[in-house]
Amino acid sequence: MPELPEVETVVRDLRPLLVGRELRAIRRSKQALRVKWQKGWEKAIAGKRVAGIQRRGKWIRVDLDDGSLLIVHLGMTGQLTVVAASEVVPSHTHLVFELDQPQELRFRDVRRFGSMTFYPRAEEWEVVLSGKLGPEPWDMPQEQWHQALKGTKRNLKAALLDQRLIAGVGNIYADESCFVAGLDPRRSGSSLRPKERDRLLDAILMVLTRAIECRGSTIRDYIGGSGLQGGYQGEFVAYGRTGEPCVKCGSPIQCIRLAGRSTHFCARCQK
DNA sequence: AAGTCTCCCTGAGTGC
DNA sequence: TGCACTCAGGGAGACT
Repeated sequence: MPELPEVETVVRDLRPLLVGRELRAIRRSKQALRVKWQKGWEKAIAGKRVAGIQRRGKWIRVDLDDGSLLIVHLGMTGQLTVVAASEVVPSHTHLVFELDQPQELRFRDVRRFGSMTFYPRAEEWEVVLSGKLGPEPWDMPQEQWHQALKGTKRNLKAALLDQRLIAGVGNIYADESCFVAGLDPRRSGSSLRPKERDRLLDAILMVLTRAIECRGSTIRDYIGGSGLQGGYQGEFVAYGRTGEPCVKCGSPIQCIRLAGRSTHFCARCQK
């Protein structure tokens, strides 16, 4: 399940493989992704070179050399890779861009929660994005963070999953961050004291930084841009550890549902 | 208007 | 062995 660290890893992997390369013919599966592929996009993309690739939240932005954009979201099971054209095309591969060497940029997505969209002008995308994405965790102004939590009655889990509040945190890293901060994910945002709000942001930054160092977490389907798996799943202290002893106090990790998501925490350590 | 719920999708896992 | 069922979850949009 790609969240910020996984998407960052994909982008870092792809950058040396993709920047400067020409996108040639495009092949598509018949199955629709979450955003329908428009006729005309193929013609607009073919022959363009990749000028850059970057991550924003869980979104991947591929800049083409004429100022247009390819915007990718990996959803739950999306994989974006550059591989030799001779490699077997796995099932559920929905988009294939032939590159100017015998390689291909491939988008595979088993559950099809992901999307790939084309924007002729970058400004259009920036307008769309500005309405649904808060600051990157490392760029979060302290005052904005405090105000955002103070101003919501939602529980911490729901607040952390809200991309407008902070960009890039998903179910795994929300649980891990609450554990590291020692905060109960059921607490309402407005109930946090200033020091607790600071502790939570510190925990988020620490967890995400470490997860990126590990190339993200591979649960089932996630792979990086060059096909390698992540390693942070070996360092989970909360997520997926239902019934296992808390690494701090030994009492069993609980699993409840919050904000419609499975939520893992230690009822003794997280207050 | 903020907050909550439902839906989309497939494969793995479980129980009978 | 086979079938029915549940679960995983990001984001859009509907609903309260």
